[in-house]
Amino acid sequence: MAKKASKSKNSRPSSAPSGSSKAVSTVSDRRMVLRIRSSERMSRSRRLNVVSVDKEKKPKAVMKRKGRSNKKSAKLDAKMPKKPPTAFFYFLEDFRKDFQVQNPDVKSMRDIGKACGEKWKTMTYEEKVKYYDIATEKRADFDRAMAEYMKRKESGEDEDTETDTEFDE
DNA sequence: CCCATGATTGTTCGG
DNA sequence: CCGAACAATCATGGG
Repeated sequence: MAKKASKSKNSRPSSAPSGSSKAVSTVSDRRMVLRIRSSERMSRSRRLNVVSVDKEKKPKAVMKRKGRSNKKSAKLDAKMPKKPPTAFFYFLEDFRKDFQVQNPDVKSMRDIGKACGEKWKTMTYEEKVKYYDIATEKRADFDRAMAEYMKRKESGEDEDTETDTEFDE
């Protein structure tokens, strides 16, 4: 007992590589704290659902995410790094394997997701931290990739000019 | 045959 | 501060 409470100090899987006392970025630092905090509130708010709209006004059944097949911007941002998976998704990867082994009858991910979510809640912070850490690193990489992408875009981005090269492949 | 949807939580940015 | 939206995955269904 009495372990998670004091763990607060440790709660920084995502940031602070250790050392580096220099101020990297005031903005980033601020976001970092907010980041973790927001997650807590998020879970609460999401579950509570909005107070308004008691009637059936569910914004579902309408092209929810458009990212997948929306080529409109997809092509232009084809190289644009997408959002890196969250810690939960990484956990899913591991969990999926185990889940499929134990439940080979399961077919869809929907079932896994539910099982995963349930287990995820039962997991302790320390265990989750491991995934948080991964996700965080990915985000760092994502951030870097994004910067590069921007640079590349500014640099060249002239694909339509050339044509014979990418023709046959 | 192909596209969209469904479910899970986390992260992220904008107003 | 709150909210809305998007991240992977894959089976299944609708047109």
